[in-house]
Amino acid sequence: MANSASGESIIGRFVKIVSAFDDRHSSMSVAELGRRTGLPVTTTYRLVNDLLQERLLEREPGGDIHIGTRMWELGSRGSKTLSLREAALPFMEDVQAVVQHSTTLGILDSDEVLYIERLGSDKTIVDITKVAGRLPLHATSSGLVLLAHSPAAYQDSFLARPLTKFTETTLTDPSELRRHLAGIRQRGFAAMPGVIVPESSGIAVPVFGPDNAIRAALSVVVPRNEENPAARVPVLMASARGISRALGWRGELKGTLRQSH
Amino acid sequence: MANSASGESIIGRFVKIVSAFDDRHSSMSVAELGRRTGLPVTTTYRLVNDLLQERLLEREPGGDIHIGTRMWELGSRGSKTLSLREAALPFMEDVQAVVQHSTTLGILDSDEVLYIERLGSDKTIVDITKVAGRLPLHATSSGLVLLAHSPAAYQDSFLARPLTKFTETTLTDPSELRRHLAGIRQRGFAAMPGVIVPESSGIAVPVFGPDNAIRAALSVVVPRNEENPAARVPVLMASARGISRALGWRGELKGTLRQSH
DNA sequence: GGAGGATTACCATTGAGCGGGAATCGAAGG
DNA sequence: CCTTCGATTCCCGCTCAATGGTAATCCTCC
Repeated sequence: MANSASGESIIGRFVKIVSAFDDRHSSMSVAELGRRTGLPVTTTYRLVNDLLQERLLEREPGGDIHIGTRMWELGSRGSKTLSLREAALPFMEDVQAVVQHSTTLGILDSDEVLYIERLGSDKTIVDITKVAGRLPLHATSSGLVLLAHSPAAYQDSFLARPLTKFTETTLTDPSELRRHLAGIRQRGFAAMPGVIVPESSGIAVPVFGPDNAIRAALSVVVPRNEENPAARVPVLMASARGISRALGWRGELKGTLRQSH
Repeated sequence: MANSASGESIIGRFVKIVSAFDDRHSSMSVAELGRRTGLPVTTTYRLVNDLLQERLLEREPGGDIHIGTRMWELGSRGSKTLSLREAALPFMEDVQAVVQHSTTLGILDSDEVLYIERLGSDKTIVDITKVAGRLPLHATSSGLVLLAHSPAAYQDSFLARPLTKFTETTLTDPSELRRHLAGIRQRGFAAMPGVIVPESSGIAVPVFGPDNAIRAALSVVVPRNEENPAARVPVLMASARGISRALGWRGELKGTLRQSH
């Protein structure tokens, strides 16, 4: 749908370009950018110049390109993500203060967990979650909580796909997962020992919005060898309810159970 | 530089559209978006549909449009803003815990202060700073600190412009401001009583990068009637040095003084 | 000084973007 | 039920901005 031979719009190419940057590749030359995106050389240079003009990209002294401050600003200003984050942050700080390990807030986006916020730069424990990072739903405690409280139709479509097995403990069988999700709804939290990284476990609880639909998952990552991980649950639950209430939630837990498939 | 009658590229129009959203107008109908941006009706609809396809915008049940999660993700992933924020957050939490009023981190961007992070949802005090929000350099303590440690050439060009007077205490005279900036460099902090909002004062200190250039301003907003605002300075300074060190700064204060005009 | 890469300059081709206009949908009100 | 009035979608011919090859230029680094 564009003048391009490959048939993609400028917006599509724009997304391709910006997507080429992540925390492992936060800046690169225009030529490399062209290679990573697969766009024709000349086109890449032209497009990058347009983006530099609007400050969506920025050029650093060396000549390399990185995501511009403007891009961050536009993505944050008036975004729902930011307001959710702001409602949650004070509660997350409390959790962080008590649990002493990294605390994260994740939402369901495009069949993955997207981490909105993360507190605790504690390096002593393996934690691969990053702000604006993504992880698969079925292999994280946050993801399982989000999935467990999603509409049944969505769960069905998700479970119908082939699921990657990351470690020995990753559940991939649909019916087994369904049972597990039911348990998560009943207990009110998900605890996953080493689903992606064997050394650490995640514990997650749901955050609800005014419509009683799940909005996010609050979780902590603790060392796997910890004596009693479930002891973390009450703190998490209390904080999650606080966040929910800050979002306008007035419902009760039974309201959430109604949503089980 | 596009097929458009007005001569703007798609990227330019994209920015126009996204800029139409802010915290006061976080969602609107496509028609209203067209009005706000001044774009032709048909064009707005076509462009919005492209953006919806890429999930840079999202449509809510009512039909209104808002900034998409994808946009936030792309703006955050691999952005310098995010890494600065992450380095600063733990220190900001400490400040917040001690000072008990809102703590902000701002950078210099396009001749304004752009607030990167803000802690403390304390409603008892008037504070107009918002995350991803902007305020003029000469009317905020953060802005004055950023300006004071900027290259002399930049200060000159900035002070050459006409400056808006927000309250009685806002400095707008160039030579007066220059004197004030020198004082800020000497004392190491800026204290501004009610420069934009009369009821509150801001206190800000500089954060430096490895090259000894200023990178950000750390500040707190306190009630104006507070007995001794300067008492807040030591905490701020210590934290700012902590952030600077986390960014790779190894320099000494004299290094910063050398930069005075 | 020259090999290899990154970047810029040039330019003929063409279809994606453009935007006016009309039709359709939908809610509010009489 | 009918009528506004606004939002949204459909239609369609025009045209120039975007495209992407090739070639020249600018860098480093060895």
